[in-house]
Amino acid sequence: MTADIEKIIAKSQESCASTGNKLTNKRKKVLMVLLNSALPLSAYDIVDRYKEQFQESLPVMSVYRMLDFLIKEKLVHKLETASQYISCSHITCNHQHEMPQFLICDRCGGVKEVGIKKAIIEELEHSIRSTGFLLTHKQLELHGICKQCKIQSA
Amino acid sequence: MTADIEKIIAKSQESCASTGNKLTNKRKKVLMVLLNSALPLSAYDIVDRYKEQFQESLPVMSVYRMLDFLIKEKLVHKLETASQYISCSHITCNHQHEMPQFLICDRCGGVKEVGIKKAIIEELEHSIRSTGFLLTHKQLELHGICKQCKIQSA
DNA sequence: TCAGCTATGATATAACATATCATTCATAAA
DNA sequence: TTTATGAATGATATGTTATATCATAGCTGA
Ligand SMILES: [Zn+2]
Ligand SMILES: [Zn+2]
Ligand SMILES: [Zn+2]
Ligand SMILES: [Zn+2]
Repeated sequence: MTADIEKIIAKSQESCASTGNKLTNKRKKVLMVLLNSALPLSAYDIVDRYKEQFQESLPVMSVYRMLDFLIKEKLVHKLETASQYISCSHITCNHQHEMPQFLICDRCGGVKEVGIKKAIIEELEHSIRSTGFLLTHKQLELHGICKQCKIQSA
Repeated sequence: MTADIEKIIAKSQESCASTGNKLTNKRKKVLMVLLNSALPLSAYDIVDRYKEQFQESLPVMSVYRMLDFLIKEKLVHKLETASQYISCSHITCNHQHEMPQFLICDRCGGVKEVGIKKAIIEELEHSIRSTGFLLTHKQLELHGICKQCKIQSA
């Protein structure tokens, strides 16, 4: 495993410990499968890659449970509009995780976790709250065509 | 059917005609099922309600096709984060449909199609475009607790 | 050691969605 | 009117995503 991934895993261990939870070996390996993937994966994709990467099979039921755990620990995000999972881009950052924002390319399937200007997001949140609605699952998923795909098709 | 729904259906007929398409009887009845529902429905929910309301069964395959049609005609929206469908709140409006925005209550399942201040949305769109990403499927889905549910639980 | 809890496995099934080929139906040309 | 054509719908099968439930393994502390 690359130095980068090692570092992310180490940080994840710490982060779990700090919440009193355990990043077990299998949970760690599920996270590694996601870290090794350039694209988001479905739970069933993870089952397949886990088998390839670790020569060990894992029931899909367990994958869903481990994903739930990793999501609670904010190490993984679920892309609700794609039914796919992706590791958080900010595990090694120390700043607080605000509203995650994903740009999902419908051509190549790539996803970028971006940081839209905080002011805009705050305006948006404020505007919604002013209608009496309480935002809880703060996450934006926006679909389109990424820069690279746009260039290729031009 | 209520006067309101009659009016919406009439407008939908016109709107389809204007794009050279046909709002067939069955498509119309699927739209009516959605118009009659306070909550968004899954395709399978629609199958059930269609049977109840029209004493006539409709294969789920057909429902999906009719939903595709109604979505293309902008008479129905798909809530990607909920795998549910809802009739557009603006069928009888004449203004152009901008980026639809949905506030989805995770307590009662209710959905409100809102209009966030245009300036905010434009800032958001601009900010995304400036990263080189081309927005296509413009739609926001935000989850939380609606005003009523908030009051009830207080 | 043993009790109790957490994590994981095994199995079944539910819920959502699409692929494909057949049939029906509206429309308009002959 | 008949018939050809394409659009809409039906029928069937299957793929994909997710959850429910009960069983087992494994850790941890009395
Ligand atoms: Zn993140
Ligand atoms: Zn792309
Ligand atoms: Zn709408
Ligand atoms: Zn509510």
